[in-house]
This record gives sequence, C-alpha cells and structure tokens, in this order.
Amino acid sequence: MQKKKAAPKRRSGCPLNASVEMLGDRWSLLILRDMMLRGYETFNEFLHSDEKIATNILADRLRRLESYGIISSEQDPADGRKMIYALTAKGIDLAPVLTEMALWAARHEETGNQPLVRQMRTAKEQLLAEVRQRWAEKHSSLFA
Amino acid sequence: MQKKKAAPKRRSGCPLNASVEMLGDRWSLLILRDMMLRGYETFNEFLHSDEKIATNILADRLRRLESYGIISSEQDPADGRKMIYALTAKGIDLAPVLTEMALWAARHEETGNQPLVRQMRTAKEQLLAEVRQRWAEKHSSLFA
DNA sequence: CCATCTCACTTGCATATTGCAAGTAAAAAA
DNA sequence: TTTTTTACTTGCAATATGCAAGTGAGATGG
Repeated sequence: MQKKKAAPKRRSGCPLNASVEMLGDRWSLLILRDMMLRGYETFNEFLHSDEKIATNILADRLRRLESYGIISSEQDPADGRKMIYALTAKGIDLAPVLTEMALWAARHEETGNQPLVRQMRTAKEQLLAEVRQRWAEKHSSLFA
Repeated sequence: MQKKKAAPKRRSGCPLNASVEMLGDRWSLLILRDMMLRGYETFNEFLHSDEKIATNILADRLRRLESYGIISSEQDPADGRKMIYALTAKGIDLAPVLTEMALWAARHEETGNQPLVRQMRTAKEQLLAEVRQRWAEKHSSLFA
C-alpha cells in the first residue's frame, strides 16, 4: 500500500474544501476541459484556447495539476521538444464536475450554445460514458 | 422581460468558463456549501466555518455572489444588525456541482469521512432532492 | 552542417488579489 | 447608559496574476 506524498495541510477536512484548494482558481478547470473534451495534450494547444492563458500561469498550473496527480506528463517520443500531458484516472473522474458546472452556467447565463451543451442536457450519462471511453482508449482515434 | 445587468465581458463564451469566472476562487463554493448543507445565513456563521475566511474577503464574496444572482440578502426583521443571506434558485441549482466536487475529493483524497459523504455516495439523487426540498421550505424546520 | 524555427518554458516587472489586524457605526442587550 | 454584538471597512504586507520579452534544447530546410 502506497502512501500519499505528505499533503501540506489543508484548511479543513471537508472534501469540498479539498477540491477547492486543488481546483479553485481561474484556469485549472479550463485546462482540464481542453484535455477532456478537446483532446488537447501539448503546451501550445492549451496556450491557444479561447481564454488566452499566459505562458507562466499555464506552466504553473500544469505543474500543480501534476503534483496533485490529476494529470501526467511525458516527453513526446516522436518530438523531443514536446511534452504530452494526459489525464490520470483521478483527472478523468472530474468529468461529472465539469459537466455539472457547464450545465449550470448554460442554464443560468447567456453562453455559447454549443452542440456540446445540448448533448450534456439531453444525454449527460451517455456523454460521460463517451468521455471515459475515449480516455480508456488512450485518446487514440476519436479525437480529431 | 427583465434584462441582465450588462455582464462585463467574459474571456470566452464557454459555459464552463462562465462558471469558473463566477465560482473559481478559494472561498465562494465554501460559502455556498455552508448555506446549502449547513443552513448558515449570517455573516458571523460563515465567518466561523472551519476554513477561517477573513472578514474583508467574506464581505467581498457575499457581494459578488449576490451580484451574480446566486444569493440574495435582506435585513433580519427581528434584529436590525443582522443580514440574512439566502440561496436563490440559481444558487440552489449549484447543488449537483458541490456534490460532484465533494464526491470526487472524497474518492481521491484523504478527507474527513463525514456521514454526508456516505450519503452522497449511496444516495446522491435522494440527497439532492432533500437539499432542494429544504430550500423550497425556505429553511424552515429541518435545519438544526 | 548551419541557420532558422518551434516548443516549452523562465524572467522581470507592474498590477491585482489575498490575508491579517485593527477599527467603526448601528443596533441590541444589560 | 454603558457594554456587547453584528456586519462590515481600512490599511498594509504578502502573494498571485498578467504581460512582454527572453532562453535553450530540439527539429527542420537548404
């Protein structure tokens, strides 16, 4: 049985607080969205998302997410410059969180009415199953 | 038909981004947790939660959450000093988000193993129904 | 090879946000 | 009428964010 790497003390033992301490900032969940829904896996791909994250913040968030075990990173064997970032099992388990957050905003705010939102609304569980399936296939064929 | 009060431009049209811009910080979701699950409704109650929020941050977050229409505030008719904060319909709709976030952390981190987590795990939908029910009853009898 | 380009960052610096301690005004309680 | 409670505000130091400009290792083109 393996041990956690000495979590640097939380503000409380509440599980919601743990989530907030790991994900409660303006960028982390967007990076995870890009990985989960768009299949992004490199620094440059994240960098060119709509929200325009700065390079130093992106580097910091990738480091943090990896330190939490939410994503992993490895060098691209085909191109030594590239790092390939991927969701871990812990990361893919955030799919329901992202879905509920997106659905909430879509319901209460005027946001882009993407096909994805419609799919979330009408077939949430099926979408989640697909996301998990794609991940299980190691992002092989279904990402464009 | 009423109009939104001119949202000061988002970074993108993505609904997840909208959620992150409203809730992506280290305190907002904890305040909502206190309202939703613990029935807290005054400044002092939020102030004395486990995570120890500072007074200026709390005042700011309550203002922000109200500006987003997630909570409402009114003076206590029985005590003119007190403000009573309450979830709006938009706020109570965040229940699934909080639930999924708490469940995720409970699954992957060592957190307090509260009875609440067990209830979330075994009967998520039923718990959500209860939360909504309590809210519909305007926090009348079921909060201690 | 060798210059050029790409990629994943880092660095420096201005600005914004957070956190802490102390203070305040209005209302209630003693 | 004095004290206490409540919901804040203010001042300031520490931290985080955002922007622009590097940098160095590795790929690419000639």
